[in-house]
Amino acid sequence: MDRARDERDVDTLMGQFHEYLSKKQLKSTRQRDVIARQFFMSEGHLSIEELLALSRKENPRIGYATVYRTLKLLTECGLAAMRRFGEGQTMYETAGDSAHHDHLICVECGHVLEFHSEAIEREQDRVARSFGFNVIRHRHELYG
Amino acid sequence: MDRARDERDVDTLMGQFHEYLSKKQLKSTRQRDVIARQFFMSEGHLSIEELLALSRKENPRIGYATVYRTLKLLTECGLAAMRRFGEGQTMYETAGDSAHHDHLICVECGHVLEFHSEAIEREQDRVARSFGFNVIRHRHELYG
DNA sequence: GTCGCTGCAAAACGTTTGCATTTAG
DNA sequence: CTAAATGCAAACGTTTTGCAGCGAC
Repeated sequence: MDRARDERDVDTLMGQFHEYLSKKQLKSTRQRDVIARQFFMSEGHLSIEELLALSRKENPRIGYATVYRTLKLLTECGLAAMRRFGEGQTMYETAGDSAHHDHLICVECGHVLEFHSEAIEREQDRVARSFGFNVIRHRHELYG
Repeated sequence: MDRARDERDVDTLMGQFHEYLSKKQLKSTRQRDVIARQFFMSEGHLSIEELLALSRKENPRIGYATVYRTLKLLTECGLAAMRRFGEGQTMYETAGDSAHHDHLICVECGHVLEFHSEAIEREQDRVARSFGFNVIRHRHELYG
């Protein structure tokens, strides 16, 4: 778990991010690139604090605000997804990941396992459609 | 949606709350009763702020802290469940409810619909067991 | 050169806590 | 009477914002 992501995937994601920025006439900056790249490189769940620490290894002058602002951009363009497990801070993960797994959370040790079930996925789409809903994102967490 | 709950149900829930309090050698107070009763009477999702407002209609001197502390008690004894949808404040709902429905959340207007699917429920139990997990609580939210 | 971005520090927000006072048991 | 609960205000941790200077386009 948390193995480094393939270099090619990171480049693809960076490309999507830049595409979004130019579409919205926003700027590509050194800081945004560092933060986004660090974010894409790490799999699993990342807190703002962790992402700031990683980013500061490459550029120590990066501040909290920029990480928050960049993560907000990534969320807007669908490349990041916010997760708030039980307590504590907000965690983020790449949205591509979240399409492919759900979470099993141990209420005793707080450990988070990932799982995936096609059957659940199909059923949830069916239900959503019956409400005239088009699912773009979901969260499914089991505590036990 | 959000129809008032049956008077009998509220009394049952109040009974369970009092049972928990005496088991833990905690005290039943006017404030706790007002807050718990208001909470049980309202179906759907309630924020701390909303619950405080409701409670203050009966006793204007009730403070934030007491609502937080009471809701924590209700959560501990399994009568309330915390929910953190996308943004904003934490919402609470009666735990009995949360066993029986999941949520469909509109990303545009923020409206929350409830749904229920036996098929998903069965499948999620099956998956959890395959990991040696015993599901005591879950959340399943579709955004679209 | 323009307008958006950064970094900082201050503000805002929801939540928790310390403490003197009140109240249930 | 005792220990727990209350209400207030202050403290807390996280997130957002205002603004002067900087940097991408």
